Amino acid sequence: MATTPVPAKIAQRAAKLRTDLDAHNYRYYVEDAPAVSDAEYDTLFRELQALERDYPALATPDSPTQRVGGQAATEFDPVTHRAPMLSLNNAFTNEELEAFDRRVRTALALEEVDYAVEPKFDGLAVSLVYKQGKFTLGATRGDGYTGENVTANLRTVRAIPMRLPAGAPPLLEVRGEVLMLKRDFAALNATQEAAGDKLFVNPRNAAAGALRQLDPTITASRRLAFFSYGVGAVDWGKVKPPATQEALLDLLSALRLPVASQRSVVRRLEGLLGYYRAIGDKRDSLPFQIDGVVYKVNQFAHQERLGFVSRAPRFALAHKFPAEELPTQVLAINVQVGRTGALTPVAQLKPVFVGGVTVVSATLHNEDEVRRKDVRVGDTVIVRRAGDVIPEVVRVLPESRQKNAPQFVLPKRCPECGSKVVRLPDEVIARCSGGLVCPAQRKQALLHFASRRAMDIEGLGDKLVDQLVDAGLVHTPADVYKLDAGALAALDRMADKSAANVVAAIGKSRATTLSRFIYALGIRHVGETTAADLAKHFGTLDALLSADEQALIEVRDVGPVLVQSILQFLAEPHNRDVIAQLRAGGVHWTESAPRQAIRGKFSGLTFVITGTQPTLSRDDAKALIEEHGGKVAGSVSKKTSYVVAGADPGSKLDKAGELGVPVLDEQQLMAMVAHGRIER
DNA sequence: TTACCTCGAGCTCA
DNA sequence: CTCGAGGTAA
Repeated sequence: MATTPVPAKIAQRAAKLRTDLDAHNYRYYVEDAPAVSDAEYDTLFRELQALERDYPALATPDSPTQRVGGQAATEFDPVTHRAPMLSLNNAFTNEELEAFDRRVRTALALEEVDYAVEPKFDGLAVSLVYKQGKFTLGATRGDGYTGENVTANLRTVRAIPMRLPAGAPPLLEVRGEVLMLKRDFAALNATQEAAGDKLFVNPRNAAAGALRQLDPTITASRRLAFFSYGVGAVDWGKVKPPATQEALLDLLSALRLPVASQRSVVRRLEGLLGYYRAIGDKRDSLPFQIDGVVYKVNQFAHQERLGFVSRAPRFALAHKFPAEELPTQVLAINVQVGRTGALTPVAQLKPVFVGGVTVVSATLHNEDEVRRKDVRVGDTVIVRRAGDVIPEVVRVLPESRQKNAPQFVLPKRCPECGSKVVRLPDEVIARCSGGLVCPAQRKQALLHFASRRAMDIEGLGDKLVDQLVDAGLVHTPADVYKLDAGALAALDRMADKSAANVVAAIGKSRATTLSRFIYALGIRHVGETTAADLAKHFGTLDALLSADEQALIEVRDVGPVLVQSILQFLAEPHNRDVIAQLRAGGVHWTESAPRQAIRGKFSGLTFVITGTQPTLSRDDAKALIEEHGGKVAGSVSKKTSYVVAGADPGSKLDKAGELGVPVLDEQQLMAMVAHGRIER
């Protein structure tokens, strides 16, 4: 198809409009100083749209008009991050901050360290991939390794450039935060209210909601902002890699990527504290919500030397503002019964809006905790939503205490089934002794059985489980496989179609794996990992069912507590009966040969590693020992066969001396691997 | 723990 | 239109 030639004047005008629109976006989102009103912006935008409509050749993909393209997706594809998106360690107190600075200085052997500092945005972490300067992929953080592809939605974020200026690195993965400016949030809620739609609770949730839209046009209308704070995988190409965090941010900024203008570089602990205070004072006047500040050791060379601890860098710290605390009233203290029968007191609270959400309940953990805080019904308490998201009762306001409000006592009988409540000596948790007689425990056990990581019965959620148990249709997991569509269809909100779906899901779940099955049984202390270990070790269910203490302890990572728990479960005839019924009900899996018991040189031996070995790292040494059938324990006891000591050994070496446990160095350990046991 | 979005399906009323 | 279930995020 022939395209209409574009007159030079028109092309110039389009180019001008494009630069202007981009500049306005930049002023609005990055410099927080809009130069034109929304209406003026719209006029320019529509003019450009009109030009592009008349001359389609002008409509290049990086034009601001092309941000909303394509149609609604049906789901988000998974994206594996080129470099994992790690989380940061948190600090709430000055002491924790001091400890951070001290650790950094010690590790670097420096008197004072420069830190790049910036606000900690309260939004959603995303990764943007630019290839040859073009925005090609945007993803959510997900679990840090795999996120969701939200490219179409991120294209609508005007603060995110579609194209970087010339001279950008050939591959640049930008890390940053998507958020909603306070003023855009207020405007959004105003329109929502005018339209009679639901209001959003806070900017963060509004941003999260916008990003999860399948239809990018909705995302576009929600006006998201973006700030970058780092990079992931990068191919610098001809660009000279920056040597500091500060230089990196300068570079990003030069590439027209938004960077917080409040960033700075400070020196020593005093500098960190000063910045924390300064930002804290400015907090309310900032255009976006923040929940603290972030400190990063400025020099990349230093960062590399500091390295990582498990999933977080040792060179960075998020210093959070104190959690918001508000008073509210305790309406009641309920007692919940968990899957294992654990009784948990839960405070029902008069709803309070704290830390961005409405809190109506907070766990009080256990009886001792309630006593320690002395929470009573009717009290006014201080509630806080801590950094870990879970609401907590901080303390009681003593003056609020009603006269003769009784102290909380855990009921002697289970509130669900009336069975006796027992609390073993040395344990904080009280439990209902009713076992599976207790409907609450039955429901929880069933829910666990059906859950995604266990038997994965789709559609069997808590409401349905409630109904099934209350109606007496299901007593044990085995009964699930005796259900038919007819029985189900008699329940609320369960017409023919739903019933058929649930029956189909139940049928599908019959084909499973041994490891899922073991996990689904809900044996105490047997989680997913242990279930997998057991399945692998024994290979068949019968082998597990007939295992004795001796056989169980040989399983990797299975200790005495686990052994007792498993034996207790298996000793219960009822449990064996349910297992038999499940198999009779058609639950099946492929069994495998039991794992060859490792008949290595070290089988039956327990090692404890202490200090730094000359060549092997702790993990290497552990792997080496396990490879040969040995076990590695954390502390020395009289059951320890050998202690492997390196440089700077800890107290474990002294303990070995006391107990007369033989001590090896790395060389002797290697010799044992090569030649067998050392004769002593 | 709370909030958000999406989907399928049931419920309700015209 | 409303509900339950499932998923994600902090």
